[in-house]
Amino acid sequence: MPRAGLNTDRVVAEAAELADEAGPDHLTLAALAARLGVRQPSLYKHVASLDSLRQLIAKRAKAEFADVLGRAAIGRARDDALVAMAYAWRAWALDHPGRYQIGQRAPAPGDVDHQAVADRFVAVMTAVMAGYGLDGDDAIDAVRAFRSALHGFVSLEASGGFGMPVSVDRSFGRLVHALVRAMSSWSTASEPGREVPA
Amino acid sequence: MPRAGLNTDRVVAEAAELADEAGPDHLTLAALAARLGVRQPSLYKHVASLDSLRQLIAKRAKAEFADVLGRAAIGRARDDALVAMAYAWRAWALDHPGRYQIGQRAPAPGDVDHQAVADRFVAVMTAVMAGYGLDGDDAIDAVRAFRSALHGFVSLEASGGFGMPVSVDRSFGRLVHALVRAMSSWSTASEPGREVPA
DNA sequence: TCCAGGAAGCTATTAATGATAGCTGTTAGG
DNA sequence: CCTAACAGCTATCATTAATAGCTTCCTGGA
Repeated sequence: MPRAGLNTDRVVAEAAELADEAGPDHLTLAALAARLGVRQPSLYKHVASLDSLRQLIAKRAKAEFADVLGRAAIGRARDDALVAMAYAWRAWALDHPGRYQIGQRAPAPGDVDHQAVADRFVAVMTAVMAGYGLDGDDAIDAVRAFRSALHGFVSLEASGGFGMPVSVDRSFGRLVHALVRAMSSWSTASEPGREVPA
Repeated sequence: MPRAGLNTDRVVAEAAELADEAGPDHLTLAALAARLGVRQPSLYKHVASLDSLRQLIAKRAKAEFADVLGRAAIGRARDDALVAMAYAWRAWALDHPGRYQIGQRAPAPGDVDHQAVADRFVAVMTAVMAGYGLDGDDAIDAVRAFRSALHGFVSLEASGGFGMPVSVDRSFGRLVHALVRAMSSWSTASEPGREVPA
């Protein structure tokens, strides 16, 4: 019998595909093995456990996603960059719902590879914030707000959380616009008890 | 042998508790039955399936959560109400991580009870938006933005998505402040191609 | 060219879990 | 008091993650 010729990368790639098509809950070793033309226990030659497979998918998804966001921002600055990243974010998440969801998983403590990918992902956004003159803690707060708004919107949308029959595209456009406004005045926008410097 | 005296409500309540303590992935019928002092198949007398149990938890969680948000907003208006709701949101979500996560599940099509609860949840926020003079589609867009930002922040925080060693409390404060500013100018804040009325 | 060892894939098996069938004892209502 | 509904039980099954141990491929070194 000819050998299937698998390796960890192919297994993870196919698993990500399966997660997108069937949903993360239907990502099962049996289904994955069938898809790869292999028996279920054979997968353990390439992956330590289902949980570690998910971790690998998360790392790969973050890397792909960071690339997509980075490319969207290339050659743009400030509002242009922010808007382009926001739309790229939503498009990628809705196109790859399985990867996106699994990609939310935080790096396991000590997984420096995964941590590096996560850092790169944040760095892409931080670079855009620098265009608004934000750095240090200001930039971190701004990135967190940006991530929160987009991740929240996209995950609510994907899970069917927006029940009202009102255009979700339009709502997203207004959210993005609000983000643009917020970032434009982020450093001068005091929080309560922390007034703008004189 | 004395009977355990269960009913669907108690089962669902205990399941929600278990989900909070052990995480939604460890919510298992065996664990739940043990906790209730009953054998696993007995649960099927009160619940049709694990999935339907999750659906019931989601409905109950939404109802509790809507109550909490509603109470936070009582006697307040505009910024006060918004800020109070935001902080109540975060506190409840972090206090009840299992319920919160399961509560994101959308009502099953045709589950009018669950749909009613979801509507009430949205209505609480819509009422606060009315204080800003928002109604109709404007209010829906604003509610969606508000939900997105808070849900995104809280779910990233709960899943360990904020890796940087910078105060998450402070970041949340600034997010809330940005939301207040966004809502204050929501109706006059044009989106691209939709200018403010003359 | 050969062959030796590492590794890829397999079969067999186990524990955990969701689910169903069918029995029995409890208990509320007539 | 007694009967019928039903809550909870035992037994069982299918699916799934995981492990053990065997076999066979195939590559690297002599």
